[in-house]
Amino acid sequence: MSSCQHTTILERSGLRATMQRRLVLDALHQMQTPASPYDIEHHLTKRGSTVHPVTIYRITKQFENLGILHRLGSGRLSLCKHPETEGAHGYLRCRDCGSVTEFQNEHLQRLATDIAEEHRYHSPAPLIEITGLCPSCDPS
Amino acid sequence: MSSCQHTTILERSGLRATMQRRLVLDALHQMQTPASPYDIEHHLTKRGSTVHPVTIYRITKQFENLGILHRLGSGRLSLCKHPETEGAHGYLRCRDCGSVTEFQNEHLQRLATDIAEEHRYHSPAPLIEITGLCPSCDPS
DNA sequence: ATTGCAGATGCAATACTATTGCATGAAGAG
DNA sequence: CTCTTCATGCAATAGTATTGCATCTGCAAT
Repeated sequence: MSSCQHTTILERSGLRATMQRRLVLDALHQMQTPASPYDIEHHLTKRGSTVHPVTIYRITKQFENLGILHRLGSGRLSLCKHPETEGAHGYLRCRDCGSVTEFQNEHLQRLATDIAEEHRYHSPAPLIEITGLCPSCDPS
Repeated sequence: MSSCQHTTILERSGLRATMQRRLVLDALHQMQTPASPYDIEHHLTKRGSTVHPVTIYRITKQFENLGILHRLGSGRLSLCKHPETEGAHGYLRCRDCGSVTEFQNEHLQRLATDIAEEHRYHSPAPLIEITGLCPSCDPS
């Protein structure tokens, strides 16, 4: 995904296409995996860019509200690959090590969306998170 | 649920049935709704008991690992009503105000459990959390 | 009932995570 | 190019969680 596509995302969201916002989108896209605000800062620092942590907090909160990314229970952030599709997104998260696996299951996502609607819940990107222990963290 | 039942839960978990652990279980049971560690402390203080916040953190972390309670993405804690049943538990959570509604949906819980197993995930009590905006927080 | 000890608690200190107010700076419309 | 509005950086602050250590307690063995 090019930085110009990121600019498009920002324009559609009514946000100014600032360098910092593009860098945060770049970082999340490059890391591929859900990352904490400080992970993002670290990633950018390694690449020679600097964005103030407070700014990352502010930007990611805005993105979350706009459905551009998800905030998982661990606080890590994951880009919504297709924010234009109204469907729900599924994550499997280990509550010990925090590792995250995305999954795609039409049926479960449909059910989750129905349940959300039943309770008059709404969100630009409903989030489904299943939490347990991953194989590495399972004590048994 | 009587305090003696709480003692049973503790015995089965291999934990000493201390006053503090029983008080935390009592509090969560009485509050009925997911609560933060400090909510628990406040509830107990009002009833004339005191448990040190650090102790509540430690106790709730143990309970989480044993599948006695769930830690939601907001950090709030919810008693697993039936820790003996291996089934998953469902929560609908507002990412704005943090309010939580429990739901029961056999089908979705079955699917979620299957997905967890597919990925070799295990947990005494798999947690399903759907996050969105509740009616009160929905800006539209 | 008494004792011994592993495990639990309380406290203080510390670390980590997140938010806010304000002055400065940049984006983008005209 | 200029102006207005929104965004950023910084410092300060607030909220959340963890750790080391001394003391205490549940509970099992006697």
